[in-house]
Amino acid sequence: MMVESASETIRSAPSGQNGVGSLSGQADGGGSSGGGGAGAAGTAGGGAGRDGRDAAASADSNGEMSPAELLHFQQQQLQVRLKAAPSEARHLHSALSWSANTNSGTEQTQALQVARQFLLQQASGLSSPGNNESKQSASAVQVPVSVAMMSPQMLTPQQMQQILSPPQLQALLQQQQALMLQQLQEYYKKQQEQLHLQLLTQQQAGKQQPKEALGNKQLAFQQQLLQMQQLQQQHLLNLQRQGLVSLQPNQASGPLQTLPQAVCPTDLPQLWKGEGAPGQPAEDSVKQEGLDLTGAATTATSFAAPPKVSPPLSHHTLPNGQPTVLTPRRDSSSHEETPGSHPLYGHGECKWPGCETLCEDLGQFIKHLNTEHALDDRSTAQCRVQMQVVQQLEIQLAKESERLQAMMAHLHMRPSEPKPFSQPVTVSAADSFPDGLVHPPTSAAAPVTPLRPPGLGSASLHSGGPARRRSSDKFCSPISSELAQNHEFYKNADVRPPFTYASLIRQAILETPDRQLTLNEIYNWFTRMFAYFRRNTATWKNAVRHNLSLHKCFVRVENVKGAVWTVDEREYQKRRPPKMTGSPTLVKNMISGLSYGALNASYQAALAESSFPLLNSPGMLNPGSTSSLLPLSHDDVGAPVEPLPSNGSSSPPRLSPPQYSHQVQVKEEPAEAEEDRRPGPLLGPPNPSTTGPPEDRDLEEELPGEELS
DNA sequence: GTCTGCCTAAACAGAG
DNA sequence: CCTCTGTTTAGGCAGA
Repeated sequence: MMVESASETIRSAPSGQNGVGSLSGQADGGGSSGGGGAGAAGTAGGGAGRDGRDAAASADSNGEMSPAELLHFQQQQLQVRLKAAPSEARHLHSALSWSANTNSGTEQTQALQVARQFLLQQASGLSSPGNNESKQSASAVQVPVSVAMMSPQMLTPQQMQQILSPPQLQALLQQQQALMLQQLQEYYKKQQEQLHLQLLTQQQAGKQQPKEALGNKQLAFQQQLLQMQQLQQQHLLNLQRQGLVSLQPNQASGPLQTLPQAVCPTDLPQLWKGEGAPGQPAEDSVKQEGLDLTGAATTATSFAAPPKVSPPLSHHTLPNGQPTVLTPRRDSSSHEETPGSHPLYGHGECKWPGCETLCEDLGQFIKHLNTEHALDDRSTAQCRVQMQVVQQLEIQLAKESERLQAMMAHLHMRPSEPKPFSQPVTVSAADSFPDGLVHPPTSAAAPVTPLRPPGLGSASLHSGGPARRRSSDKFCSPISSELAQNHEFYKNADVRPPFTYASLIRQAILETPDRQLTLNEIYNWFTRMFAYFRRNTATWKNAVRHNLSLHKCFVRVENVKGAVWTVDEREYQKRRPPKMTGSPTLVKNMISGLSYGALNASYQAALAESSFPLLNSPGMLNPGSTSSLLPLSHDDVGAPVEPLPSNGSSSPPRLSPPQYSHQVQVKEEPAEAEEDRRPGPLLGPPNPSTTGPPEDRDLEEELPGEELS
């Protein structure tokens, strides 16, 4: 699946601007073509949905990876390597099996250590291929020792936990993950270099060989390259998953408590599929894995060399003993990859970057692959480029996964912590953040994700009109953060912002010091902030007016110089659906929505801002960018919205309009100075129950009272 | 199937 | 008369 989603993403990557362009096209259809209207928008949404579904599905499965599954993947990866180094197989496998069976975070940590060590050794062996044998034999000594040292007999998880405090454990895990990541990258680098070397060597040698034989080898090498990419992806994914795993132990009071929560019963059989029963001897599992892989090898190589697969190219004899290329295949096979499929072939066309040649069937495609994408400078260069693309994506994926994990950790905690933000940070709350983030009240928590170029890949956020509504308004999202994050993007890209007109209008009004705007100023704000609204003016302006009139939350105030529009926050919050609890289904949807569209930053931000109280933790968003990109959002975001939330449901604090007009006052005096302090004072009176510090402003805005109830 | 929210389109009226 | 602003109605779509 990784392969597919990656290739999908990549396929659209070369036409990077295309992404935006095509989207704008869709958006246009929705907006400009008068008759199109909603119908066109719907179509566009459908189109996006079709493309996004796969990504959503795959990412969804990632997102919901249970601890056991994570471990399963971890095992999978390692076991593949074990095949190449049988001497170490038992030790590692037993360590992993034990770890998987016990499902203790500490034990997973230990397994991780084993894995890391093993990979380290592999990497060192790779660096000097000629020395492989000796290195491995050396490592064969080391590994068992380390395994023994980490074996449960020596140190039980409980003991480990007693020795190390949760924060320490977290730190340890993070450290290990970072290390492992680093080592893996090193490892892959070397691997790539070596492969490239092979390619060149083979290329030269091939000049004296019959052409078809060369073709086969070329293909095999290309395949190898591709598969290496896949492997790389999967490893990184595994790392991320381990990150999720690592958070589990801290999440519940007891180590064993986590699994039943996270693993749904139907997952369990799957977890061990191809892995042997949990109780099965390690050898059996390995064997089974081997068989499985062998089977996969056939499919993997069959398309690479249709006429005949030359035995020497078997993965066992690959220079580095890297049968790992098969892992992704095996993995993907579980995701409905048909036997006759090819990672570079889909929807009847060649998926080679920038190719898209139509091929009727696989055979034709193979031919095409042989002729058009043979081993030459161009292809290898493309491969390298592709590798870089993949690496970038992986980095991005890693970041997003991290964020997702934090989000999930948050959400999992929710049932037991109804009012996480109105309470002091409890130990359990702190525990729920494996990444060491202290999300609650302060925005000081470092954001997991750095500010990403807003335009990058944001095209995929375009889920069409309907989705846009959902992600913004209904979820009581303040669009401020989203806008702050992707301000530049929306400003330049002709992409429709995923917000309702109402929320946009409100945002426009709230961004001004006076909290009031004339219609024309609203127009200007739209055009200034969104490239999308620089066209189809008739349509959206009409919509703006329509919304202003329609929604009671927009109050028209006669002013000396005309009429201005203000926002009645109470009304605005009122129209929000009161029920938006963190129900599992909802969380699920949110998560899939998150993954939908290649983890777009904007969309994520929108989701992060959604009404999930816990998702709104400063750590999830990007406070830095918020203030930097959109200075106004600092207080305007916080100020007006706060008042309602906490009390809203139980006993709506009936603020009389005059009281409220304090902030929506018609331009009498700017009161700029007061503006800055607004969040505080406003917070107090109407909403005494909100005990959050001023930093909560972002949070508050997203926490309408109904949801806290 | 119904309800609700949202979007778009359009007609209309009043003011400048 | 035209444009802008504001109101209202209607139809369609999608999610709950």
